[in-house]
Amino acid sequence: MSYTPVTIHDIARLLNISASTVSRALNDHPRISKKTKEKVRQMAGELNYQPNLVASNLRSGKSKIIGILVPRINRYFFSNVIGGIEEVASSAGYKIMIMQSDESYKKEIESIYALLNARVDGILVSISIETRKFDHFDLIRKRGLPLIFFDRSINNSGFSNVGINDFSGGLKAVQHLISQGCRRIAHLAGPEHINIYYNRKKGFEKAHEEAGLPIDSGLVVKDAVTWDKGKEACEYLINLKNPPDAIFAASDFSAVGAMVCLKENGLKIPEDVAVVGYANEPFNAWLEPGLTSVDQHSNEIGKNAARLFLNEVGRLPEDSKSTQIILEPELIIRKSSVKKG
Amino acid sequence: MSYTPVTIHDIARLLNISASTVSRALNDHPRISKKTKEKVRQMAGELNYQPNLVASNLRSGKSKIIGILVPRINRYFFSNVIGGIEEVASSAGYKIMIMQSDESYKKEIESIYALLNARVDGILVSISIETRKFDHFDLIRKRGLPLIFFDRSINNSGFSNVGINDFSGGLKAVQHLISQGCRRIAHLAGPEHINIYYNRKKGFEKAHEEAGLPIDSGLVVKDAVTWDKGKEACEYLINLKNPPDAIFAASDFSAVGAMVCLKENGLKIPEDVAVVGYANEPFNAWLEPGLTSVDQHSNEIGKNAARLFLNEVGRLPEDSKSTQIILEPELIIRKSSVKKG
DNA sequence: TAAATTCGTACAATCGATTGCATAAATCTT
DNA sequence: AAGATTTATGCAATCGATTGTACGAATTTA
Repeated sequence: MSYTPVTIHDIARLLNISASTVSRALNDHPRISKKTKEKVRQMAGELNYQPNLVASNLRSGKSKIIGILVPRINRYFFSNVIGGIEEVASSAGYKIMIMQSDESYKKEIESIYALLNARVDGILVSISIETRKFDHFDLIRKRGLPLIFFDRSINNSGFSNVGINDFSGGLKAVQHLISQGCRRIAHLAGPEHINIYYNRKKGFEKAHEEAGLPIDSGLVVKDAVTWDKGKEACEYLINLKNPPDAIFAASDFSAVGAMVCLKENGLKIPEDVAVVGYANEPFNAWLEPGLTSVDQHSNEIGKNAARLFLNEVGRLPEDSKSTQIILEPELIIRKSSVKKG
Repeated sequence: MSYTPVTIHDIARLLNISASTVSRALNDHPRISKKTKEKVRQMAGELNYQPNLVASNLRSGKSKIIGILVPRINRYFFSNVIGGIEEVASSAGYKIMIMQSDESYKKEIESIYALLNARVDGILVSISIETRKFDHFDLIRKRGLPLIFFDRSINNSGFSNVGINDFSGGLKAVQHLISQGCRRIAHLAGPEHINIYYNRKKGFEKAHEEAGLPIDSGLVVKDAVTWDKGKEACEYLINLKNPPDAIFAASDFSAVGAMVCLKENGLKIPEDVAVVGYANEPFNAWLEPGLTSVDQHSNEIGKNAARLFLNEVGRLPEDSKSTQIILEPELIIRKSSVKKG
């Protein structure tokens, strides 16, 4: 006794009208009389009719599903972006389908195909670390679907994207440290070929320039974005002849590593060495002292990306110019960087 | 010049065979000759044929999509569960569609309908805090679809579910504290009406019973699962005439709040007061000292839920008995609870 | 009042793949 | 060699909703 869902044909039969009239009535087509619409709606309600979106999608070519591809869903940043996307999408009647690339170029391509085959109405993506070729994205545009990048994106690709101003993030962080009286500021940098780290460092440099402070290149440690590397880098820094009075880390993880190292060596935060991190991970607030950090408004990134999609969807490919949205990051100041008096 | 995807009819026309043969060839139907299969595959490859899953779904009734509903996607626990689901699902050729209930009963119902209308092949869900009625889940079974609960579930519902043994988690945590020589162990408990907190407390009690230790009910603080509440509770505890020598918190957040309070009051962790938390949030490892905590194997929960789905999918509703999987949590021991010597 | 227009509904094709049934060709039986 | 069986393929219906076109009825216009 298997259960069969109610279809428009069932409604049509019961009301002695045609299925097409039912379909139009439910879609509020102007050519259908109010009386009929009322009858149809009533009956649909009684039978608890649920439209088969698959059939609708097949005929109309619209799935009302947005595809999302991220390196990994269980990262704080990405899951928040997704939360933001979902919020905006669902209020516009869209559902989301999520895939992860696991930072693998191969899996990224497979996922794009999977989303395309599921006939999503558009794709929002943050590329994997490995990705250097972009043919798989052209395919999306060929299909006439909106393609929006967020966070990590392709330079000069002609695609829309939503990012964060990392230069500004670095600038604000270091301006703040300078305003606290710090003069020898170290930087735990990320790999330079990734543009977000490159830009954070540029902001670090700009702040020095503005303040007329020299940069001691010996205080810049490359490729230190993990806890271990942060701790290691800090050990090196505090043993310099002329150690730093502040550390600006391009990642909260390396910042925490550095903080542990400072404490172990009896140095006070922020009195001896002030610390600022990047990304504003939730645990920053639980640390002792609280870690000052640059918040990336991950939720807002998601919302903006979804809005961009909503703007582009349905337009002819020729009409939709690509839009770049660069959000301003926000410095969240906690005790780790505030020198009293 | 809009782009039209390749269909089986295109392949059929080019090879001068029928579309049904193409379909069967691609699905490796035994009645199709090897030669024909070879030709079809070759041509499909040349044309970069991508099956229209929507059409396939409409006809076959199978979407190869698993619906997931969680309270909020950006919680560490849930995003990890989802990661686990995705891993198992994608290796079995399934995609996932994710919805969030935002802890709202109303949104939960809407999401269930949305997933059903998208014709997912089954639904994995962790219910919202608000949910007290369950009619919306019956609908899923009526459709003959697998329904698997994880983490939060309905008691005696007859549905399959994957959970964690919270009793055992509490037990292990407190056994460990006792083995470290603690004798007056406080408990920062959660709201009792939520079964996970209830069970953690039961484990706490059992450990005392086993060790022949009395429980001082004055050391049990109710409803303390946030940072603020944890700190507050700790302040109360250390000012008791007979303060505790250990704290077992039902949440890492309250544990951290307590740790901050202890430090502010000059008490040493773990020498004066040992601390154990619950959930093993990633930041636990970055704290100083590292916070001992109960890991819930969130990824494993997801994998198991997905495997349960794969087991149940395709079976007749009568055949599929409900299965309960209760995973064992693991105590991750860090410095916050280890008394030397 | 006849012609023109508007309104409301039905018919039938369609989206692309799947699948039960029919059938022709090839192979096997005896 | 005739009949039985197996193999390989095609035909046409189907999944459920959408949509272009047709058409009768109602209304308006001249």
